[in-house]
Amino acid sequence: MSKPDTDTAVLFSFFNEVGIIGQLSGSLFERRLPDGFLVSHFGVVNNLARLGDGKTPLDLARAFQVPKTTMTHTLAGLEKAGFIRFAPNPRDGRSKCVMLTAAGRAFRDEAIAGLTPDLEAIARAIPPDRVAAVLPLLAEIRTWLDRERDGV
Amino acid sequence: MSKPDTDTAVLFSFFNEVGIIGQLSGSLFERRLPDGFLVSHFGVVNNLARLGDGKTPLDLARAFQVPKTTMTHTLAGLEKAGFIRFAPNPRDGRSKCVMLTAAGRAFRDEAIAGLTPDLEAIARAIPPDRVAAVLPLLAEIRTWLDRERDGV
DNA sequence: ACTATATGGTGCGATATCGTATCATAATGG
DNA sequence: CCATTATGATACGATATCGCACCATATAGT
Repeated sequence: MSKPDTDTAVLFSFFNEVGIIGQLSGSLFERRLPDGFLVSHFGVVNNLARLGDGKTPLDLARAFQVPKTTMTHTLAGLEKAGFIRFAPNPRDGRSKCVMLTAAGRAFRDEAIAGLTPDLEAIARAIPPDRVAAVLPLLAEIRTWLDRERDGV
Repeated sequence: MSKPDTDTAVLFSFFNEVGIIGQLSGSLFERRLPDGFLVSHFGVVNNLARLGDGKTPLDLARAFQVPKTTMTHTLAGLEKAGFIRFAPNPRDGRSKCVMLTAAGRAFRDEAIAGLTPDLEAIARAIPPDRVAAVLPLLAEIRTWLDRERDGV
């Protein structure tokens, strides 16, 4: 089927909306974080907490699709704050393993807790059922982008 | 109703997905733009093209939820590239009106054209009908965030 | 009108992000 | 083994973004 024009217009609108929502929610979230910390910091800590630590800086750079120099910088800030520490990588002498500390977990938990009132306010305005219904599609699109990011 | 915990978890996942998709699609899009231009540049030109020019820098800063100094900087780049020009604001001597030039429209059109192959590839992988179905919800959430951004 | 306050825009310094070049260690090929 | 190439991480310089201070003009209060 298919009206290619309509299809691309739909997708363009979709990424437009997603970009705006990401921007607005990100700046809102950032205001809730302790002074001096950014979404990039939280993102890394959150990733390590959800999916397990021990990853290398390059793993993380790939996961967030940022240059490795950016990840080096972000990790330096997290280490200085005591939220992560570096362990030698037994598999590769050039590399490191990024380990989450107890302070790092606390940082994540508090950040999420600080966000809860906002999320509850949204939950009152937008039926969470409807939001839950779109999660599979979002995950599908994220996975597709994630897989294609190198090839494209 | 309502399990508040589940609701906030759903919303947290939602913003997580949106943030990742925004990041991945943004960096993909940026690779398609002419050298030296960023999504922030395209965003402004796109806004002026879609919704009409003549807005003030502060209008745009509010629309994108960025500090006004950032918008000053972005607009300076667009002016140097010849994509916009400034006109005096007849309503307010302190202010300016941002006008889109023909080169600016061409920049937007080419940027969108350059993105089309990627969008078509996505359209083949993800049924656009399903994407279209979530646009109203996304617009609703964007509108909510947009309205609450000052108050919260 | 005149003062006081509010608002639009910019200059400046600080930090974040990014691209390139470089260094150290691995992997590969003779 | 040694040489070559590939890869993980960082140093460095450039630009983007941001917060704060400042100036010019507008608005409000008297």
